[in-house]
Amino acid sequence: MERGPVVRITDVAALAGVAPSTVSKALNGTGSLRESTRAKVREAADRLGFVPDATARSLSARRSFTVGLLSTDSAGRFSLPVVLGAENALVGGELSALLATARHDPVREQHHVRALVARRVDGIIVTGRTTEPREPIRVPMPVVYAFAPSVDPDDASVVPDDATGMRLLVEHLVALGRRRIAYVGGRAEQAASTVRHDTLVAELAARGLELVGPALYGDWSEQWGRRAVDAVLGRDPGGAVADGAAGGAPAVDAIVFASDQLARGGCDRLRERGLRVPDDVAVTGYDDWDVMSLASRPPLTTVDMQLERLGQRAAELLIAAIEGEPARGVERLAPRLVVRASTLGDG
Amino acid sequence: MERGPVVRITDVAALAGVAPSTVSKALNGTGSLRESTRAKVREAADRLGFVPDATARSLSARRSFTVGLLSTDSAGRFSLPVVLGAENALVGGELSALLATARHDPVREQHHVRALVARRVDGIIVTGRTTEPREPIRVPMPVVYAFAPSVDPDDASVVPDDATGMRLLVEHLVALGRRRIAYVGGRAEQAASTVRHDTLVAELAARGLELVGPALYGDWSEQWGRRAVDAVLGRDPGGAVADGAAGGAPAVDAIVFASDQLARGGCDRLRERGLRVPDDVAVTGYDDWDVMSLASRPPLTTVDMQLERLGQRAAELLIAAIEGEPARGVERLAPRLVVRASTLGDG
DNA sequence: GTACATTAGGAAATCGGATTCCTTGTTTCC
DNA sequence: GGAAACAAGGAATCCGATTTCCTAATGTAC
Repeated sequence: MERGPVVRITDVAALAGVAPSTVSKALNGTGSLRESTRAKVREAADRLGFVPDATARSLSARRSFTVGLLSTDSAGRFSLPVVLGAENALVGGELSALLATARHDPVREQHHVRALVARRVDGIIVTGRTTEPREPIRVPMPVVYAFAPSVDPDDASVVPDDATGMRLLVEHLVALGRRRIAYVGGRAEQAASTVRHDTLVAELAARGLELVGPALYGDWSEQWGRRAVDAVLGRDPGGAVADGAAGGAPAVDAIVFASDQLARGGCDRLRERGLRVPDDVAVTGYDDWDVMSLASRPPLTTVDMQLERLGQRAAELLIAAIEGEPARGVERLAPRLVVRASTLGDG
Repeated sequence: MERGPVVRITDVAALAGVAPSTVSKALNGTGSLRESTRAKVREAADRLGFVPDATARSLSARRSFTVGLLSTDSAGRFSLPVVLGAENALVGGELSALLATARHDPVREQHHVRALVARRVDGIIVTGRTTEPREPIRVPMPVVYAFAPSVDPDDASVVPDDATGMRLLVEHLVALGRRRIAYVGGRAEQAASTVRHDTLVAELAARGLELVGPALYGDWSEQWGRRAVDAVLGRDPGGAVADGAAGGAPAVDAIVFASDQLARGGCDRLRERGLRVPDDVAVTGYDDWDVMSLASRPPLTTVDMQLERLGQRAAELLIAAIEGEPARGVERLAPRLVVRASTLGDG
C-alpha cells in the first residue's frame, strides 16, 4: 500500500520539461510532436509511475468507459456466468464493469439504475434469474438484456435458444434408437419448463413420435426429479414394467429432464429401482451445471447454454450500440450438446 | 431508452432562475439559502429529472465513491458470496462496486489493478478462490483481503474461522455421544483440508478423544467422498464391522468431511453399504452449500462460513479505512453450525 | 533574401459540479 | 441614524486531463 502522493499530468510535464498538453499528446499519440519529445515524456511518465486519472478523462471525453451490469437476482447460478462473460468481454474493450445486484427488489433495482445513470455509464447489461421476459429499464443510454429478454421487442436481447437445445437432445436420443421418451419439467409456470416441453413435443412429432405420458411439473429440486421417476414408471417400487411392452422392460426408454438437478435425482431413483442408465433408460439433463452433471451417476448428457458466451455476446452488442450501431430484437444463441454416459454408456 | 439530452446543473439553474452554485447548495443542503429557494430549485431539478454527474462530482471531491472488487478467480463458489456481500454493504454506504475478475492470471490481475488505480477507486477488496494466503497488491489506496488473506500481516484481512467451525462440529458430535470419529479431507496441500484436520484433532484431544485412523486426503469431489468411506470402513463392501468393536457395528460412529460435497458422496456410499445415517454413522459436511447440503440424503449437518457476512465485514473495514481508520491483521469471522438430519436423525 | 507553408509545442478553454470568496441587502443594536 | 453583524445568493476558482487554438520556429519556393 504505497500511499505516495498521486502523480498528475503536471508532475510529468515538469519532469519532462514540457507543457501538460504536450504530455497528453505524447502519451495518447495525438497532436504533432517530435518522436524525441514523445520518448522524453514517456520516460518521465514511467519514472513517476503516472497513471492518468480516468475520472478527469471521462469528464472531458463525456464518456465513462464504464458499463453497468445490472443483475436482477443475486448473480445466481444463471446470471453469474452471464455477468462474468460480459465482464470479460468488456475488459477486452477497455471498459470497466460496475456491478449492481438488485436481489429481486424493485426498489433496489431503481436505486441501482439511478446510480448507474449518475455515473454516466456508457451502457447497461441487464440479466435476470430466469428467462421470463421482463420490463425494460428506462435510461438515457443503450441497454442490452441478457438471459432474461425485455418485453419490448424494440430492445436488444440475447437469450439461450431452448428450441435448438431440445432439438439436439431429440436428435441424439432418436439416433440412439430411443423412441419412448418422457419429459419431466420444473416449475410449471416457468418458461424454461414449458418451452422445453413444447419444443420436445414438436421435435418428436416431426419424427413421427409422441411423448410418453403427460408432461410432469414440480419444482427444480433433485427430490422432485426422484419422485418424477416414480410418476413416470408407476408407483410400485420394483415395477418398471410397461403396460403391454416386452416383459420386464420399462415403459420408457428415455427421460428428458428440464434440468441437471432433476436429471441427477432421476438417475439416483432409477438406480434405486434397479434400472440401468442408460441401458434401460437413457437420461438427459439441461444446463450442464458441472456439480450436477459430472457428479451424477452416471454423468449426464445435457445441454450447455453457454451462458458465458451469452454474456460475451451481450457485451459485444452493447459495445456496438455505444459506438452508434444499436441492435434490436431478440437474438437466440445456440447451445451445445454435451454427451456423457447417461445416454451413451461408457462412451 | 429515452435518450433525451442529459440535464446539467446549468439547465436546472436556468429553469429555477438562480446561479449554478445555488443549485448545488440547494440540492446538497449546503451553504445558506432560504428554504423557499431550495424548494424552488428542487422543483426545477425534479421537473428536468436532473441527476448530478458523478464523474464531475468525483473530480472535484477527489474521490470516486467507487470500490474495486478484485476476484482472483472467476467469482466461483466461494468468492462469489463474498463479492455479493461486499457489494451489498458498499451500496449501503453509497459506494459503487467495480467488478474485476482475474481468472487466476497474474497478467490479467495486474491489468485490473492498473485499471482500478486509474479510476481512482477509494479502496479495493481482494478475494480469492481458496483460503491460501496470497501476495498483496501494491496500490496507493486502502485494501482489504477477504477469504484469502494477505501474507503481509500489516494488511487487513478477513477470513472464515475454521478452528471455531471445527470446534462447533466436535462439540455437537460429542454431545450426541459420538466418540469414534474419522476425518476425510480434500486436497492434501490446501489449508482448508489441513487446518480443519489439525483443529479437529486438537478439539478431540481436549476431550480425551483421538481421531480414528489417519486423515484421508484426496480431492474435493463427491467421488472421493464415496471412496473415502470405503477407506474408512475397510474395502469389503458389506464389511462395516470394526476390528474388536461390538459385532456388526462400524469402526466409526461419525465421519467429519471437509466439505459438503465430500459428505454428500459419503452419505451415498454409506447408504449403499447398508449403513444408516446418522443411526450407524453420523456425517458432517462443511460450507453449507445448499445444493449439496440440502440435496444430500439425509440433509447435512454442516458449517456455514457466512461468506456474505465476510464480504460485508470486509466492506465495513474498507469503508473505515477510507475514512481514515485503517485496520490491520487478520480478523477471523466465526461460522455458524447448521444442524440437519445427517447427525440428528429426523431432528 | 523575402513570402508562404509546415511543424512543434505551449496557452487557454472545456467537461460538470463543488466550494470558496465576495457582493449585496437586510437586521440589529446602541 | 449609523455602524456592525449577518443572511442570501452570485461570480470565480478548482478538480485533472483533453482539445482547440495560437504562436514561434523551421523549412520551402521563387
